[in-house]
Amino acid sequence: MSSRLKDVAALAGVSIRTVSNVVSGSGSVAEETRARVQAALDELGYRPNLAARNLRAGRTGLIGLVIPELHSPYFGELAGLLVEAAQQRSWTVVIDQTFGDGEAERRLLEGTGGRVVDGLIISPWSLRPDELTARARDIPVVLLGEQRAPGLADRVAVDNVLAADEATTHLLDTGRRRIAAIGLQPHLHNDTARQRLEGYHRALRRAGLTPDEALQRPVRALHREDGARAMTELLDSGARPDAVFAFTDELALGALHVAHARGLRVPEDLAVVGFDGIEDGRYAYPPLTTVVPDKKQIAARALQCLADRIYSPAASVPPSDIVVPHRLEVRDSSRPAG
Amino acid sequence: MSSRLKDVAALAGVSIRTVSNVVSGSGSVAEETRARVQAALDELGYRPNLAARNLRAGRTGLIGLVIPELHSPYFGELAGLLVEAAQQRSWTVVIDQTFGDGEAERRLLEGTGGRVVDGLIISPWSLRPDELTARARDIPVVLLGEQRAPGLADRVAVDNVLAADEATTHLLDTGRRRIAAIGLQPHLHNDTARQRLEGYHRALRRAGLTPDEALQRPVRALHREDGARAMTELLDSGARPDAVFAFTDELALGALHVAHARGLRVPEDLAVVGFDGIEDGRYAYPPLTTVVPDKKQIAARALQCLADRIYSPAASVPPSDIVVPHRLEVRDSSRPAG
DNA sequence: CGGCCATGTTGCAACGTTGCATTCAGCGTT
DNA sequence: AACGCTGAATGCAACGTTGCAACATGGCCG
Repeated sequence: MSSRLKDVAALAGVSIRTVSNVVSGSGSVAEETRARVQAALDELGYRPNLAARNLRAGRTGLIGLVIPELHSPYFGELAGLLVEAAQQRSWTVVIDQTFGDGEAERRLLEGTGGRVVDGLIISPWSLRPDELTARARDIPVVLLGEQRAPGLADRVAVDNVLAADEATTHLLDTGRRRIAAIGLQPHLHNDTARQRLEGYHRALRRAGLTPDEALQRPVRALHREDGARAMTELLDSGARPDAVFAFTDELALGALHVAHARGLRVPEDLAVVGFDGIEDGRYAYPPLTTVVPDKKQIAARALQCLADRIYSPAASVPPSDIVVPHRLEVRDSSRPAG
Repeated sequence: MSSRLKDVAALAGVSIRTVSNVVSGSGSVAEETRARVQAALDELGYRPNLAARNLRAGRTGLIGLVIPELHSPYFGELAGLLVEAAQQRSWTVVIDQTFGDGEAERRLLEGTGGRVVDGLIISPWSLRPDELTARARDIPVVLLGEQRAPGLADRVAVDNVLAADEATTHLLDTGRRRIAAIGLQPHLHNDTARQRLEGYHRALRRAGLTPDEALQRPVRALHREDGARAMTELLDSGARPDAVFAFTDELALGALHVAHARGLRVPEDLAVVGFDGIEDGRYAYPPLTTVVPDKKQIAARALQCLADRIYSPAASVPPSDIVVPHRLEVRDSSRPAG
């Protein structure tokens, strides 16, 4: 139930220290003693008290994951992979949600409840780089996404400009010319949308087209409803798009929803491309073309960064800037018109 | 950075104990002293060391959430709500995934890394009641879903039989007669599917119909692909359903996908109803009729149960069996045919 | 035969916090 | 004047673990 080293030691007839040695495998213990202690351990079902171990070691075995929200598919999938990967390193993940609130991000970064976690993986939504500095000096921090904290934290992300360029180019290749962009977030200190917009512009210009302001719609958040609202505005504005590049799959699904409601055929009247590679898209009607970041690799690399810094804090390796691969998965929502 | 009570005490010129009193608000401290200590606290940016506090208090402030998988929308949404509700109680949630693996559930229930959490919320997928007993005697456990551990753990769930009955009755009311059921899991020790099947049978019988074995399809897991597979088999079998009641929304979305691929019109040729009320369903094409459990209330009640047991372990109140409300949200996927 | 080393085992101390009991001064009551 | 009482501040001990150094024991070498 709540056996301590002390209890095991008493049962095995040895000192506390020897039991500790058996448990941790350190020091040298005679084979016979080890067997006796092990028997006692098993009999009492000993489990180490983490609080005590952590107090001693100065580590908690916990890593924090700070994301906008768990219920959005992209972050749900990513969190699942991170938890899974962390288990393999016998770390436990504690999750906090910011709901895109900069204030919450700041609070969590500074550490709400005290020095709890050994490291932090944060996907900042509206936090400026300089605001990240304070905590990054304290414990290892890995940033997911576009924000950089030069010289202070590792960062893992896809090449958004390139990916957006590819997505837009794909639409151009299928003969579309009036390609809308949904997902600008001019009110946030967040480079993600800006970079995807840049890739979109780059592709258009390379094709000899001039980006049309009327085809670029901002959104407040990145949920399906925001995509639906943007799509509605877009259609009502008379901008007459023949394709939509949404900066996230959720936005794309919202747009798809409105397209159906308005009687537009997809992809014949309107092609749609999203970004994130969430599972929903595969089963949408029609299945959604999307840019798929290698989420498994994002999780793995982020944890690798943390491990490197946590286990060798002395070595001040300069923060790495890791670009993980992505691929454009073409599905029915953007097949060539006709 | 890493200031301790000791450091604050030195700066304020008082004893460690007094600083502790100021921090915790216990004991009596002169106003002047309190102000001086507070100033020192602020100046050093003191944060309590949780490991030490927990070691002393015998509590960790952590609660465990054990679910099949985070990336499925239902559990993602539920986990999000639980994390949010836990924050309000200044608890931190650690999440473990079992991937529906009974072995993993068992391991996590017994506590992999030791006595880490103060309480456990577990959504067992293939664990028998008697296997739940061991840990439930040790720390408070709340079960989500159909498994019961009579006399050992609180339980929070919707009335699955009633809900399934309502969903099926709704399909009957719209004139369907050959209503398929997708989602049986005969290989698992899990009552959820069984109860939903029971409600489905009950509704059919009340309408004077005899359940047709050929219309009931088992699935291996509860993902979209399993729903798609079941739907494919169903259509290939020549069973000719005019409606589908899927035991989860994901299954329903998979079925919807196949229906589209086969050129069936929904809801004209085939009505579809799901279960879980996930956000995807609202934006599916056509929007998915679904049974919506009050997830917010599930989260709130589960935490309330834990709080009651953690903070007054002496009072051995008999475990409660909480039924949270649900509602059938009718959308286009099951509007009356014609 | 004495000193040295390897092996096995042990005790002490410390990690930072809080419960309990103690101390001390000042004040009112008998 | 002696007493008890309250408010304020403190010291000691303990939570369970592990690093460090010390300690026995016995075998080996010089």
